[in-house]
Amino acid sequence: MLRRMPRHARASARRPPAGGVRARTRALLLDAAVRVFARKGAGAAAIHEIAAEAGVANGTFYNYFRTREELVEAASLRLAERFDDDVAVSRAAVDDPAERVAIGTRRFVGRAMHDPTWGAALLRVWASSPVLGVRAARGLLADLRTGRRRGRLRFPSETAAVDLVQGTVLSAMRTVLEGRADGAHASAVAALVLRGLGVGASEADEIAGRPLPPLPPAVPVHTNRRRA
Amino acid sequence: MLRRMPRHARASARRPPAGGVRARTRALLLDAAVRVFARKGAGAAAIHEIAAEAGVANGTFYNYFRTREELVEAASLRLAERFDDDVAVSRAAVDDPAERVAIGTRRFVGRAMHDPTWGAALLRVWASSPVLGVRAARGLLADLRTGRRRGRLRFPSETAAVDLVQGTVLSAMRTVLEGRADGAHASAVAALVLRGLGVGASEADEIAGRPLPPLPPAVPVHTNRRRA
Amino acid sequence: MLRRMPRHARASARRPPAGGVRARTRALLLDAAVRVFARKGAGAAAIHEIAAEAGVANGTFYNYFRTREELVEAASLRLAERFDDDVAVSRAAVDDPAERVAIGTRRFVGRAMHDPTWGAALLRVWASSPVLGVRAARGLLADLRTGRRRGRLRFPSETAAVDLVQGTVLSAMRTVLEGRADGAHASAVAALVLRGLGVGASEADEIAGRPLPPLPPAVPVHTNRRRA
Amino acid sequence: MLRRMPRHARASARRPPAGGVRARTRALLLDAAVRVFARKGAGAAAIHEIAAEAGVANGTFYNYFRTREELVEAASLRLAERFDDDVAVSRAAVDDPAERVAIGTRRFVGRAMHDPTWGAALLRVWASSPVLGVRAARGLLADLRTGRRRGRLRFPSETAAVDLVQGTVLSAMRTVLEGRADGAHASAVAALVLRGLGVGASEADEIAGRPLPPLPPAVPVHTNRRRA
DNA sequence: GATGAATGAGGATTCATTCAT
DNA sequence: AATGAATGAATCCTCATTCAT
Repeated sequence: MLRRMPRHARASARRPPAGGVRARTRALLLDAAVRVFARKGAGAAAIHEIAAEAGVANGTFYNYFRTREELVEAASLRLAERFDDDVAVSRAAVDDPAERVAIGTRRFVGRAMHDPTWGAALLRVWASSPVLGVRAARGLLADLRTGRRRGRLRFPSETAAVDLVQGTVLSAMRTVLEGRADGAHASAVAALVLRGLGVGASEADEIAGRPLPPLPPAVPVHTNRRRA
Repeated sequence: MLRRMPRHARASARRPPAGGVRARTRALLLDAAVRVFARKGAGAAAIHEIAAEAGVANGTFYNYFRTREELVEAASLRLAERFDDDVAVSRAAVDDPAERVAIGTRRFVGRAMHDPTWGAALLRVWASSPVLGVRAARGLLADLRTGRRRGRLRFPSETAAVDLVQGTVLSAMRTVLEGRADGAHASAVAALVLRGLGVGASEADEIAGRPLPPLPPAVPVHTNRRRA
Repeated sequence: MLRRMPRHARASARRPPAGGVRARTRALLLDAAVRVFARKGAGAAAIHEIAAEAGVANGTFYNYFRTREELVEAASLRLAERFDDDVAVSRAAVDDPAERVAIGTRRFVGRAMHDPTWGAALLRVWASSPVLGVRAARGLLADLRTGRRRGRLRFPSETAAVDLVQGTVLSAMRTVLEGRADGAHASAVAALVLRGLGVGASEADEIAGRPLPPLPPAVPVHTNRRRA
Repeated sequence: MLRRMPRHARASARRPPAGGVRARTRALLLDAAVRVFARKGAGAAAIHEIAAEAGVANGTFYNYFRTREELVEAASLRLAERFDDDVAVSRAAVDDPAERVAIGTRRFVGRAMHDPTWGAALLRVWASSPVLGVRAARGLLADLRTGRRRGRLRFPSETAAVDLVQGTVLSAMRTVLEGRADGAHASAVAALVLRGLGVGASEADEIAGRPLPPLPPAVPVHTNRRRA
């Protein structure tokens, strides 16, 4: 543990990797920001609340970010990285574009189930930061194009297809976070999305029902609060 | 004329229908709120800005709403009413649930095109107020149930179907507002949505391409600013 | 008294001249600013201290000035107006440019003696705001030119002459405020200045010793503190 | 070379005179302070900015000065020393008190011309620190007394005479720094000052016009910024 | 000695809300 | 009803200072 500790505890603390202090505190702040965003949204999050959540003093925040925008930007990227890893790994072994889209869809919705903090933060940041949408669309767009070229997927315009997939995913995540979804929700929306993209109904159901490739060990947003 | 008038002119102004003044000022404030929400989001809108936008004094606001929450609530409803009217009228003459869903989808996206202020406000309020989603789902849900009962639509769960439709519509609206949509976008996403709901591909395209029933005379959110 | 008063006192307060509330509070703030500037200088004055000194709440300040600069600007003007009146009245009946310069010099230094708050504020604002110097030089410059044209005063350049007069006056004011001046200081420096401007030694002494024309009733910067 | 060097190069750098490192860094900080004061004034200068300007880390500052006041004090002295040297050397060979005063006057104003950073810093520190005035008056006072004793200068009070000289000099420096002075300004104000002190007009002009005794090699406040 | 991360008190600024007119 | 001045809590942000390395 690297942050300043109560005086009596300091002696026994492990020394931080020399240059790593800065990076560590930054990560601490970003994770805290994600958690606060999840609760209040990016716009309503008070800096002092984020600092408290990270367990650092108010002013420390400003050693790392100049403005709130800078933070939101960075937090967006962090959010994006988090799921990029997941989804990428999960999709890597699959070649069929349709299945890849289904996997991405299910991973998003599934992660919102297992890590609601991440899900809520994603939804709230999505609403305010355009960075995320663009970034997230990257992998999806590649799959859509491949699928269309191979005749596997059919849709009138890429933009419309992206709206279908992203919109449905986000909406499904919200449903999950509000507790209105059953365990099959991720697969259910994935099937609908596939059908929308031109996959036959029964095949869509089948693809959306396949077991998901395994994930790397989960790294949830962890808590570092001073006061639980 | 809704605009505030110079003091000396008021006395002689055609007296408004007795109780009407109140309703009028209230409407003025709500419309102003919608416009400000569109620009800044519900969370970042300052009361004094809304009052200024409505052309009334700061304190007047509190003759109509007790707190800021009360306003957001009321503005959400107003937003909902606005489109409800549109969509309801537009759908009234159509019986086929599939077509009704397509009409709703296209009306939403189309309205975002013609009235970006309304669109932006809707998106921003949607993100923060749960009222809107529920309210908006009402008509949709009815169509989905009817369609399923008649075998016209097929989907694994109502919740998933609502996510598909609402999510896609919202995402498409955003695409429109960001200027990334062409003129055919509304029809394009409507077709994808219909396919997702189990309508055959060619029929989906055909339905999504039909001419829309006419609208009642448009009532855009009008401007009442003191200084244009 | 117009500012908000303790509840029990309100009833008996005289009603403020309808439109005058704003102007009154503004004046209250400006006078308070002058007093605080006198104590700490314009740069070191905290807004909340000025507000407290004026007997209004912190936020009230911002109903009247947007930034600290705006305040300093306004306070400079107020300072300038205050002495302009004095000096102008005092000089009005005198025609001889040399005597007019002497009167101005003595009035400045004398006022610093009688109203140290004004003097300290002037010195501190002078250092930070260029507005004041220019404004104050106006009357002086006119006298210098007239004097030179008539052969009454002699100096190599107007700029140098202004430096001589203004510089000496300011320095003398500082001396006064630091308590290092005797009662004759104003006349003493006036005599030196006149000699510098080419007036013969004995005549300079005589002019600097003449009785000063009477002043309008003094209006010192008055105190409005809530808590003495 | 006073500039900080890359870490790997330090060890091999010609070892500075043992105790000299400390003095060197101190000087670095003081000069940096003077430069920053010149830009912002003593009150508005941030320690971290001074440290950056000096090319050292934030915390290093506190190895040399305990508080910010200590720094201002020290910087005032440094400013005083700087000109003391100049003026003293420059006056050393001259015996006539009138000419000595003229030389001092011209040196000050002239230096503000050649080294505006020094001039601006002097003016700003002068306004806030009383130390400087007293210190600077020392040499001047001696000349005034000698001059008066010898019948060379005439004035009603020493205090008034000091106000005349110092005030005019400061004002002239400001004029110079604001770009409103021509090349003859220093001599012009010196002549006015001499006349004010009782020197005859033509002689005053002559003395103020004499060539100045040569200066020791100039030591301007040098720049040590990391980034030019 | 030098470093720079952390601290937290203090000052600036905004804004929802109240209230006398 | 409308007005708009006043309020003060809440937030943002800066910066002098400390301290472990």
